[in-house]
Amino acid sequence: MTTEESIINAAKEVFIRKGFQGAKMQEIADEAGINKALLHYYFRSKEKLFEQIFSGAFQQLIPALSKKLDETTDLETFIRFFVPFYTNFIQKNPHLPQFIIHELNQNPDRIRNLAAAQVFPFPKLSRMIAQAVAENKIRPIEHEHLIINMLSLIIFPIVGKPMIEGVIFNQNTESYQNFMAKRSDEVIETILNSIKPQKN
Amino acid sequence: MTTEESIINAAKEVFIRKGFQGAKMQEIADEAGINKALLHYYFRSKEKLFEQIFSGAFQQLIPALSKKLDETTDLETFIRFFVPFYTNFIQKNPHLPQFIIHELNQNPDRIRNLAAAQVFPFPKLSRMIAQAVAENKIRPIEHEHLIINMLSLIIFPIVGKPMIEGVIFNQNTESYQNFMAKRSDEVIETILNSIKPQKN
DNA sequence: TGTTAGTTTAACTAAATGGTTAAACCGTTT
DNA sequence: AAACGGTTTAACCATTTAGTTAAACTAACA
Repeated sequence: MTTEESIINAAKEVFIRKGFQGAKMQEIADEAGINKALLHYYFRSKEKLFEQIFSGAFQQLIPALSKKLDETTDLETFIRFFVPFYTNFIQKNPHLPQFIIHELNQNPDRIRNLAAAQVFPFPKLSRMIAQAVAENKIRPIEHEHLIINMLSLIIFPIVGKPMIEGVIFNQNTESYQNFMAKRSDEVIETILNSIKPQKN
Repeated sequence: MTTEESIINAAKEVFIRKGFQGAKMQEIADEAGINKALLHYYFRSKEKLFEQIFSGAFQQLIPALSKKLDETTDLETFIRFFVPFYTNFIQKNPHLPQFIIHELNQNPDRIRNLAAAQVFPFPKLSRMIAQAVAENKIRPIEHEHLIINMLSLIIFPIVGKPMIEGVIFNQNTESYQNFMAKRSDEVIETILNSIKPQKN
């Protein structure tokens, strides 16, 4: 592993765990097993190093689902694929969403440097939802609400883990894990039920 | 307004906007219009001042709904009350949940000093949900999932505002506001539909 | 083998930051 | 008006932290 790679890995680790303000260049250097001056040799400043980590993390969080969407024309099929896929991804990278959300709240302008250069999978999904509504396959719902409902139900339980563990599960970590194990199935059922077409 | 009050107000403002690490004692002093040494005169340290602000904010976020729950026996009635109430509260204090979530993620032990000393409204709600399931008024669902579904749908769109504005609404603030205006009604419909009892 | 370009390090600098101190201020009591 | 307790301030201190510098090291190459 090159020096640059170990810096990137260490910086990822520290920035995502502690945020921009909380992360210290010395800690990143220690984590990478190198001298602090080397950080500045490879990446001029803390800001520059962070920018690299942040955009990488952002690109991970908003994954390229376009491809899978191309192959999928049925909304229910998509939901049954997307929910466990994204739940699984977030559970493997539990600090990622909180990191992005926090830094974006600290400095909302950051996203302007990223969003423009990126293609998001949502336009296709939006059309798919609108079509399902038009064909009366699901109840009338604006696609933004349905998309954000899915993201909310998946991401919030991870981002709010310490709060949920404390407030709902009385600090019982095992209960929380047990809860999360069933989460994906529960979200699928919740979402699918929530959009069933009305009878009358 | 006493000096202590203006310090509390300033500290609330700065801590909630910037977090513990991001907040600087000098900035709090400036915001309060006083000398930095006065902060240490009234609250010995940054840590002590923060603790006060944090537990106050936490107590706000987990509001005492017990009372309202006592008067309400019907789950649907409760949901129709709770969702707009909480949505409204969060929209008036949009930085509060992200502040709590971030600090709790940075230092999960903090909650141990708070959760124990507090009575939460959830046990009653839990029984209400279990009863509704038993009476076949709603589909089988664990009360933890339903509670967290509600919280997720309400809190995430606020906490993730910059991300949603950027990714879903292409930086169009007006679209986001328009979306949020309908959010409460949409959440009610989503939740109520998601728990309707199954036919077969 | 000596030169060179790129890499790594120890030591340093300047600014920021949390916290302290001693003196000044101010209203109340005697 | 002198003394007193609580309040406020300016100046200061120690530590942390991002960033710099000059020298040492290393591998490739002339």
